[in-house]
Amino acid sequence: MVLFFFKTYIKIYNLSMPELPEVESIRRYIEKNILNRRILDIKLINKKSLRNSSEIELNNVVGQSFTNINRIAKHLILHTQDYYFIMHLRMEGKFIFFDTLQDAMNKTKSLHHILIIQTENKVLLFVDTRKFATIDFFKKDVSYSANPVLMKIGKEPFDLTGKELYVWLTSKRTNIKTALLDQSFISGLGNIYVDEVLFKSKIDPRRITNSITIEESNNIIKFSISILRKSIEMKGSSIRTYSPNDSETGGYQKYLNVYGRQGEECLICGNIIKKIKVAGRGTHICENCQK
DNA sequence: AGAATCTCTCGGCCGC
DNA sequence: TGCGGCCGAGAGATTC
Repeated sequence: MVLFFFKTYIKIYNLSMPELPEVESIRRYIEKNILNRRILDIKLINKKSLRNSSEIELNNVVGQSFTNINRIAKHLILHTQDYYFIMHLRMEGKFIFFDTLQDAMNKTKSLHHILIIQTENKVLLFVDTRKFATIDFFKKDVSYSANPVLMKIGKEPFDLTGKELYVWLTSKRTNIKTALLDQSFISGLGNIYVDEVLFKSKIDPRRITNSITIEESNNIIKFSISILRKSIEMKGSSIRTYSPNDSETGGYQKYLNVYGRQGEECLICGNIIKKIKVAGRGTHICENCQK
């Protein structure tokens, strides 16, 4: 019974790739648990995940407290008085909170630990089964605009106009799917939401960017915003913050039109949804609706 | 020079 | 049951 439950959980969990709505949900979850709490200890477990800093520098945050928890696109930013962490969950990174360190260690033996932060009320575990997650650590005298990680991130769909997108797209000759996954211009969309946005916009993901019209660019922005907003409201797709004490489940997967629905009927026209490859990425499409 | 494409990371999962 | 191939975000390397 326990094994069955575990296997079921893993299956759902693997669908989850934190994109903007999932990261926003996690941001709120972290805020709820550690905002204004003092850091008592910090321990880096996976040394390779730390970039732009040394392990020794990390210890400087001990005694400081979390003053702000921000999000930029898919990046989480944890501020203290004098430092900030930029964390990226990649595909399977997650945060789990426990009341005690002993409890945390006992209940997460099978997980790969990235970082452990003890605060005065909670123990924060940053874990990632695939060890892809990254941590960048900076002193506050490195501003956002000069930050080597953040300066590479483009605008979120909320801050872009269809015209701006159109100008960029017409200057390129790649396919629209690859373009929308390029975080350096439009950030926050990942594989799930790009497929959903292109379905709503009735655009074939294989289309070359300079064939996209201004009307289609407007639709891409419009639907990116509405889909991301709705997903944030539903706390993202599938499970993205697992905790034995406080598990939270996203509800947006109920609204997915094409992602993960290969072999099923299109909800608009009844055509069978296909899963194809576009630039090496699994891509879901209704070839009748998307031209 | 600038843009596009390839390669690599990792461990669970899937199909043979 | 064992094993090779696949998956995927994003950085860095390489090619065009």
